[in-house]
Amino acid sequence: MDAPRWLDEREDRAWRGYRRMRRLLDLELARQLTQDSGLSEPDYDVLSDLSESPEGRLRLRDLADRMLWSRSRLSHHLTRMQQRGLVTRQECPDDARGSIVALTPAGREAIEAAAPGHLTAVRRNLIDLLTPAEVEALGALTHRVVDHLAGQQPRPRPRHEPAA
Amino acid sequence: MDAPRWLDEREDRAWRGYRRMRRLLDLELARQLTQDSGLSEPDYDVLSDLSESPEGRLRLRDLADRMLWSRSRLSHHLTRMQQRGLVTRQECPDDARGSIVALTPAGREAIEAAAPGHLTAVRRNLIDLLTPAEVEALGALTHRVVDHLAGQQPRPRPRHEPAA
DNA sequence: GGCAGTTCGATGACATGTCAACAATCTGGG
DNA sequence: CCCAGATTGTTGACATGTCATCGAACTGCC
Repeated sequence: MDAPRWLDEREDRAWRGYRRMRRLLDLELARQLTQDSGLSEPDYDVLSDLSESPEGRLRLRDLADRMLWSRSRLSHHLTRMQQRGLVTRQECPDDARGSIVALTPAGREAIEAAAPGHLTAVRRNLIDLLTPAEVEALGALTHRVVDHLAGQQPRPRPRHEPAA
Repeated sequence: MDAPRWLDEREDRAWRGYRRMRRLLDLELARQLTQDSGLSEPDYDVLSDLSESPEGRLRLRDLADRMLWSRSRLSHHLTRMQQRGLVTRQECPDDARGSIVALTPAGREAIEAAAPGHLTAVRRNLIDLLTPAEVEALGALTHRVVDHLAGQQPRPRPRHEPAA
């Protein structure tokens, strides 16, 4: 760890560009989303995943896993969305501990109203700025990194921390 | 806005991959960073930008602009970092309103201790997983998007909102 | 059946980020 | 000079995310 290989000029350019794009794209997409639909990005993601599920329903655990959110975070966020009438919680038939999250009609309306504008913003600010080859490369590269990261430790599960 | 062009299969793959990579990479880098050095990612970014500046000093305004943070956020964060002894605030000679943020010796030690491990993690989980062509493509594409986003409205400065 | 160990989701305390408002200061036109 | 308007950084209120913990329920082994 004492003499790491520093990033060369190209690598540094890619890494800095990635971080900067990330930040600016976030700001722009969040701005567009709240302005046009009153939803935050997390709101949108929750509604989006729900709307892609059969009957707009998902078990909290499964939704959390799919979104890569902690159950705690999702539970807090759902409480807020529930108060706004976007989702409801239902009992889980096969597991009394469980909780089923379901889109309300208002929630479905909200995501359907927000999606076209959001999609357009994604196109305008990212996808349409890329060549087909770049889209292809971005897909390939991100999926490779995702596989790498997902593979190494799906859930850090330290059992009996061996003595230091 | 009623009939947007939906993302085709390749575009969707790129967009989903990007978001998933983003999340997983964040989690992993943050995990590595706090575990090995006790710094958060925001801490690291602040210290990193400061350490790249002459004498490890920057005006708060300039640091905020460089990081794409709001002044409020930076001010809050600096207060916390100051309490941990990583940075100090100094008066600004040429502008009495201004505030100069400076690395403390402890801050410089912290970033120098954290950098090699962080850099290694960036390599292991991203850069070294990419072909040279992909690194090149990522650099090109991200910078294009950044230029696009930075160009359209450097600072949203709505003055007299013209009637809708 | 019963118990140990695990999973599930909720919760409270706390860390962090956003937003609006503010005082102090700077700036330029008159 | 003077003052209206802009900029700077801080602050408090609040929204959001994290972490540790909890009670309830499930699971498999005896």
